[in-house]
Amino acid sequence: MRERVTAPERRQLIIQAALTLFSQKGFRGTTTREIALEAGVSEATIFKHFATKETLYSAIIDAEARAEEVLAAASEAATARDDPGVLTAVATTILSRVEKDPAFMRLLLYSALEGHALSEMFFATHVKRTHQFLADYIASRIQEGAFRAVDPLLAARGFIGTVIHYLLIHEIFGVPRPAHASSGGVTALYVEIFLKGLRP
Amino acid sequence: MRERVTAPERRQLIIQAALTLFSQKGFRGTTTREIALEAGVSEATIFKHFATKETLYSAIIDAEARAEEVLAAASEAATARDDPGVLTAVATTILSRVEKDPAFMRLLLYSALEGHALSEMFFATHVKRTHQFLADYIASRIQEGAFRAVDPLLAARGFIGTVIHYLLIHEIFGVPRPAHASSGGVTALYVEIFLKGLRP
DNA sequence: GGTGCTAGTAAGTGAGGACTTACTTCTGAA
DNA sequence: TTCAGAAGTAAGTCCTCACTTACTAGCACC
Repeated sequence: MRERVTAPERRQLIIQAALTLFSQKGFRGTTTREIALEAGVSEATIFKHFATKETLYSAIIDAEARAEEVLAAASEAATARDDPGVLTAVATTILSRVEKDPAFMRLLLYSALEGHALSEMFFATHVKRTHQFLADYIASRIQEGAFRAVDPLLAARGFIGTVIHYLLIHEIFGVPRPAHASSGGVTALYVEIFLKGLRP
Repeated sequence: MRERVTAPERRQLIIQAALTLFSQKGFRGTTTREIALEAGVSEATIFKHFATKETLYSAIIDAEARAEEVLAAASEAATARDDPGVLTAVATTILSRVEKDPAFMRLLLYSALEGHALSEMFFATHVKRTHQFLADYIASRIQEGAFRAVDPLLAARGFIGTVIHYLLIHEIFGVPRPAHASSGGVTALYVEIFLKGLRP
């Protein structure tokens, strides 16, 4: 018999264990037995807390989606019309979120590939919001004559793409990061390219 | 009893069926029974041709990796010092390959997530080669004074990232493509941004 | 110190998975 | 024409998985 712990605490421990495993091996690739082992409980306990494996998965994505995205820095830079500031803030937000919790990106990709409805939800609430934020900013800067006329959403996704691709290569494909290139340096390069590339 | 077909032909039919299914549901998510059904043979036949499910998977990745990448157009543009031509050719190569066979990108991602050794092989032979090709070109253009001094590999990956991200959003996350934006237009925008962004 | 409830588990169960076995049918070369 | 071997399968085997059942132990309140 395990140490007795309150239900919400145990729930959290199970979620944490499942998050780790799902991100490493996907939903289908992870067994409830492994989750139990990782969480330090019996399999039956998992099913005491979550009706099905699916429910557990939903709880995880739900928790991740609930985490408020901090676009505050970017918004601030946006009102100040600080172009490098906006791009840098967007890039840094994405980079730091994934680097702080690398499991997260894997989970999102897995869930998209496995066709989980909840990944769509996450995509809609977080990813699209970020794209739209940046696209709106670019659109207004075009109107103000600061940027040349391009498709704002396409441009926004292009910029974000440079950052995502960087993460994809290193977090998913496991290419070692070059010693000299810090995250900050990477951001700076892409920000510069896009700012010059968008000048009228 | 099925129609009798030569072994290599049957092998090919099984590989094709498996490719489709693995790309949709991943390696672990696909059952040999489903593959048999899709290929129109019995399960036992699959195991006549491939010792294990794993072997079948390897055969697929091997076949994909063996497909020669056509960087010819890009090479030609490179010798002519045609900067837009090089970037456009690289982007078009990637775009058309994935659009011709969307299963392929899914398979590659799945295999990276599931940690298959063979995806690393594919990455090394194809992805890295493309990155290196573009990085080398950028490096020589920097030396010639046509581009400003940036990290060539990082810049190359940034450009490729815009294209990959575009594909990721539409092929994996299933965002519908906007009616007005053709692949050609997308390429043109990113090529322009990067060329302006890399000018000294 | 009993009582009711919650946290927890050991030991299943039935379904479905990869892979086998023991067989049948076809085909091409001698 | 025969027959060795290749192509193919129906019907398993055994294992693992998600999920259950029937139970025990701890805690709070009286």
